[in-house]
Order: sequence, then C-alpha cells, then structure tokens
Amino acid sequence: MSDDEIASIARTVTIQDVARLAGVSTATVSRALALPDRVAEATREAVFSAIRETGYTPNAAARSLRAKATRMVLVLLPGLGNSFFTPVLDALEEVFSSKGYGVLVGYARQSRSRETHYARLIRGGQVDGVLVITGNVPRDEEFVAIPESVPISLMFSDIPGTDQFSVFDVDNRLASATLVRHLIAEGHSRIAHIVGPEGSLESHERLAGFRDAHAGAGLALDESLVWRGAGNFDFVSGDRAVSDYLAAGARPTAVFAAADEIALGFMRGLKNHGVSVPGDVSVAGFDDTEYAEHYDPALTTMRQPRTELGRLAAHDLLRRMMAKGETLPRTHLRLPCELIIRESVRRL
Amino acid sequence: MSDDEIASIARTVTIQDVARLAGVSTATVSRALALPDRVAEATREAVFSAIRETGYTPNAAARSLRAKATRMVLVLLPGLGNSFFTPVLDALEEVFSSKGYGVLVGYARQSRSRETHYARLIRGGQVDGVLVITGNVPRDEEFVAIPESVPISLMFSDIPGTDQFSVFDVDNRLASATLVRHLIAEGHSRIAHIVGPEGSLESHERLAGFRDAHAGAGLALDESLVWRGAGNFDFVSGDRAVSDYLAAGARPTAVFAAADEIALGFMRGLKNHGVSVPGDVSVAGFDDTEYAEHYDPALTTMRQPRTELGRLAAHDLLRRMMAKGETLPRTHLRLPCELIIRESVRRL
DNA sequence: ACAGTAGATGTAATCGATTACAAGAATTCG
DNA sequence: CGAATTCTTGTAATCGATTACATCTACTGT
Repeated sequence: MSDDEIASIARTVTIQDVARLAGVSTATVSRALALPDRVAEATREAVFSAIRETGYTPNAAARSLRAKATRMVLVLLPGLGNSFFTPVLDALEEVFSSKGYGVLVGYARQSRSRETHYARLIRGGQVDGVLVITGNVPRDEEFVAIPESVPISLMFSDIPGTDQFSVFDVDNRLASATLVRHLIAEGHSRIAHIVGPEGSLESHERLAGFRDAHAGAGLALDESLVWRGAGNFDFVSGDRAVSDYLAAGARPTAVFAAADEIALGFMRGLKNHGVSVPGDVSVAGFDDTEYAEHYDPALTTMRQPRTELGRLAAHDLLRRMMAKGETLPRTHLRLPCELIIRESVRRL
Repeated sequence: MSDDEIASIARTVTIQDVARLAGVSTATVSRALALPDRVAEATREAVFSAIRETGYTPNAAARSLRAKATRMVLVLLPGLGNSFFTPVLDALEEVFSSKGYGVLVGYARQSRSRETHYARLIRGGQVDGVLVITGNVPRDEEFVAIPESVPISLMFSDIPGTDQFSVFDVDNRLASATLVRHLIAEGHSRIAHIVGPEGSLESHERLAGFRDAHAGAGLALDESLVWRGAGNFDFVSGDRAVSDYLAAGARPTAVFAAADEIALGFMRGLKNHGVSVPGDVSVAGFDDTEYAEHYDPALTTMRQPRTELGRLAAHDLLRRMMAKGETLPRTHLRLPCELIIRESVRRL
C-alpha cells in the first residue's frame, strides 16, 4: 500500500527511475517490455519488479514521437443526435480498444473552426487513421491536402469523384428499390416518399431506388408524392412531412421515409391528426435503428448491417495503419441490407 | 496547387523545414507561432509564408512530450446503447473541441482488459483529464492508484465514500419522490416501481424517493409492487417487467419505471398483451430522453438537465486542467430536475 | 585450448518542438 | 558620444522512450 501511495504522489515515474531501481540501463527496461525473450530471465524479473514497485507506465507522447504512431484513430460523425450511429461507434470502439487503439470522436457539424480543428489533428500526426461517417473529409483553412500517409475510410456514404478513400457502405439504391417493391407487392400503388436531406448522397440514392421500383413494376409515379424539404434524418423532418400528407389531393396508401427517425416522427405527427398507422396509411423506414422495433406500431424497414460494417471498417483501417509505408489498394465493401417486416405496413 | 501536392507527398514537414525555408532558427519559428509579437514583423511574415508553402503542422507528440500536456480528455461511458448519453457526449464534444481539446471515448463495459487499457491511457499521461459517466474509475491489473495530477470528474453518479472527485449530478431521490408525488396527486394510490439495475446508485436513490413519496403522503407501500430484476436501463428490462404486472394480484394503476427506456420497453410489452396506456395503466419514466417525447403515448417523466450538466462538467474540468500544479477543491454540482407531464399518465 | 558464434547489455543518437540563456543589434537618454 | 536598455534572434538543453551499434561474456565444436 505505501508503495502505491508513494508512486501516486511522487513525480511521474520515467523509464530512468525503473532502470536505476533495477540496476540496468534504460535500453534493457525498454527491451524487457517490448521483447521479453531478448533479456535474461533474472534481469527481466528485476525489471518487472521495479516496474511494479514504481507503478511505471510508459509515457505515450515520448513513445509516439519516436515510433511516429499514436495508436489513436479519429472517428468523425455528423453528431450523435441520430441513434443510427450508436451501434457503429460501439462496434468501432470495441475493435479498436481491443487492439490497443484509442478512439477520438469528432462531430463534424457545420462549423468551420471545428473542421479546422480536426484537420489539424490529422495533419499533426495526432491520429494514425480516420473514419469519416456520413460526411466529408475535413480540410483546414488553407485547404492543404491531408497527407496520404494517414489512411482514411468512409462509412455509409461515398464521396463521388474520389478514389482516394476506402468505403464501407450498402447499396442504398438497391435496398430502397427492394423495400418499395415490397410495398407494391403488398398491394400499394400510390406510394409517397419522404426524401432525406438534400445534398446527402444516400437521400439521392434512395430516391433513385424509389423510382426504380416504380419503373420496374410499370407503375406511374406521381411526382407530387415526392416530398422534399427534410432538413435532416430526424423526427422533426418526419413531423413536417405530415402536412404534405394532409395536403395531398389523392392520399397515398403507403409512405416510405428515407430513414427510421423520419418515419417515427411522421407517424407521431399523423397520430396527432387522428390518422392511424397502418389502418389509414402504411409507413416504412430505412436503417432499422433500435427504436424501429420498439415503437408502436413496430416499423417495417430495411436493416443496414451497422455493427458488422463497423467491425469490418475498423479491421480494414487497422490493417492499413499497420502497413506502414506501402499504401494498400482501396477497399470498397458493400454489405447487403435486409428487409424487416413488422407492423407498420398493411396488406391492401 | 502544385505546392499543396508537393506538401502532401513529401515526407512529413517539421519545424526544421520551415526554419530552413524562412532562413531562421527553429526557435524563431516556434516563437512566431506561440508569441507572434515577440518576433519582428518581417521575420514573422517570412515564417508564416514558409509555413503556408510547406503546409507545416506542429507534431503533437513532440509538443506533448515537452509540454507535459496532451490536450485530450477521456470520456468513459458504460456504452452508447442508451440514448441517454448522446446529448451528454454531444455537449462535452462541443465544449472541449471549441477549446482545442480532443475527446477520447471509452466504453467501460464489464471487461477487465478494457479497464486496464483505459487505466493505462490515464497513467501514461495520454489524457489531461477524465470524465467518468455513470461508472467507476478504471484501475489497472496492479490496482495502482491513478496519479492525482490528472483531474477526474464523475457525472450522474457519485462513488460513495470518496471525496476525491468532482461530481455533477442530480438529486435522484428528490426527483423520484417529486414524480411519485405527482402520480399520487393524480389520484393513484397503487403504484408500482420498476427498479433499475442492482448495484447502481441511481437505482437505489430512485427507489428511496419512491418510498419517501409514499411515506410523505401517508400511503402504505405494497412491497410486492417493487419490481426488481432489471438488468439494465434498457427496453428489455422494461419488457421483462410486464410479467410482474400481469402476475400482480391487485394490479397497480400506475407504474413508475426507473428510466425512460425501461418505461418504453414496458409500454411496448403491455401493448402486446392488449393492455393500454394510459387507459388501463399509467406509466412514468425518468430522464426525458429524446424518444420519451416522440413515443406514442408520449411519456410523462423527470427531465435530467443532461446538456447543461455536460457543459458545466466540461468547463469545470477545463479549469482544473489549466490549473497546472495546484489542485482545486472538488466541485459537487447538483442541478434540479423538471417534471415533464405528457400523455402516459391519466388522472384517476 | 582457441577461434567462432550466440546471447546479454550498455552507449548514445534520435524523434520534433519548446524555452532558458546568451549574444548581438538597435534604440534611448543624459 | 557612450552607457544603459530594449528587441530580436540563435544555441543548445530538454522532454521520455526506442533502437542501431558496440562491447563484453559465455558457450560450442574441433
């Protein structure tokens, strides 16, 4: 006990202190830690005992400086507001921390200074790798390019026109079409779509899939049933779409929202106007977030394999970070989505 | 453009490169950056121009080594499964990143190796401060004490018997009693409580508040209406409590769940058995997470000021980290909760 | 018994930025 | 005009760990 107490009060313990106590050089201490079988049994024990006695922990900054690696990855999210991201972050933390990497989170909300902050982090060598989730790669005020030595991967959204980054996503267009085809198969022919936020590639792709399904079924698409104006993948945007529904001349029998949160907000708003789901109108979402299953009514949706994609992206990034020097060819992994049928869609 | 390209391809730029290009010493470059008015106008411009040309960004590890500070804070959460934490993390990231600090997230799920990992991070000087949200301070395999030089604050849950850390929380007992008093005021006298996970201080306090309210109102408490067995603050635990409800001899007219997620899971489970809320039974939660408002029926609950508590805790930690050397007296901040009345509780 | 080899350990350079100290240049003032 | 003061800049030590290289010891085989 007194040992521990001393250790916690004394000035930070360095490798010098350990070396002195063990009666060896700092090189030997370092080796005992990094390559235990390259030091003699007795020495090793002396070193470990000294380490225990002093409570020594190597200084990360010194190690990083020498090794040119920080064992940190930066995960950039658009914010945590949407529960879509939580299992992703969960999976990432799981994999990275199990390999001894720290996970730095950054929210890439629309803020210039914040973007600069994160660009600096990357260019300052503070992180060994970056995962950009549904967003853009940060640039600093001088728009200086990110060094290629730091591997960057994108998740859930590609950046068109670049071949520079690895991508882990799903085929939003195909998944969207599959879902809408299901609605059609259930007997719906007047289907509306609450489009996701403008400027988002996923929104665009899902809308394309919505059109594909109509075309594939030889169904005419009423353009007045394409409801734009969602500011985000959130409740509020869904709630706002209620007015589109109420204003529609001939009301749709089914509504496909570009995301679960939008669908939930929409259904809640509908309820306030006495419209029942799926009695009066069927509703489907996209993502299969945790709340989709537990909402009342439980939501029919497309499941994105978020946890799996997170794990795979993490392992891929790990591989790249290890491959010091050579740059591996970019990975583009697309995992299939799965149609989850629940209560919010009724057969006509 | 060619400049940027060269900068991104060349080996990492150091202060030496900038000094050489600007025709000054590294000391001058460093000063131009840190104390601009201590270098001559002309020199400063030469330095900045060289920095721009090379795309130089100071190496964080080198700076940390010298400065003995990393400008990183560690935020330990029990996991992100519960949406309770997202606004907290949001607020923390907001404050810290605006002050140039990076936020490292760690999930303190029950895992020995993970705990060791984070304890090492702290002891290795990799972070300047720590925020432990609803959990314990990590210890490594040797249980060596955390150095006192790293400020640590706790959020939402105190660790009884310690005076070592600052705490930012609410009076769970009082808030719980207030909520239950509201139920009583609405005419309920048979009230059940779905107790939170065992071993959690908040669970314990909320149960105490539940009892206080009964005692205060001179109401006898039927111990068979204290439902334990929740594994966590989650849907599943709420769903599990449905069997307690169904098995109850004389059914309660209101149920107070120790957390919103539990309440939501409980209501969803009830629905599957044809029990309606608030028609057949009233339900109240605790926390006021985002979904409480948007659920159907919208949930009556106690709001914890999560964002505000997050901001205040962040600023306090920032102050402590700046105060290099002296240790400031610990802060214990309690913010009041607010009763949010919605649809899930019916007047009897 | 001795050259050759393997094993263990120490010496010192190195990573990149910061900063105390020194020194030189420019300015002020009596 | 010379001394004192202020500005500006450079030199070199420093932060703590890693590692190439050198050195020394202890075996091995003939």
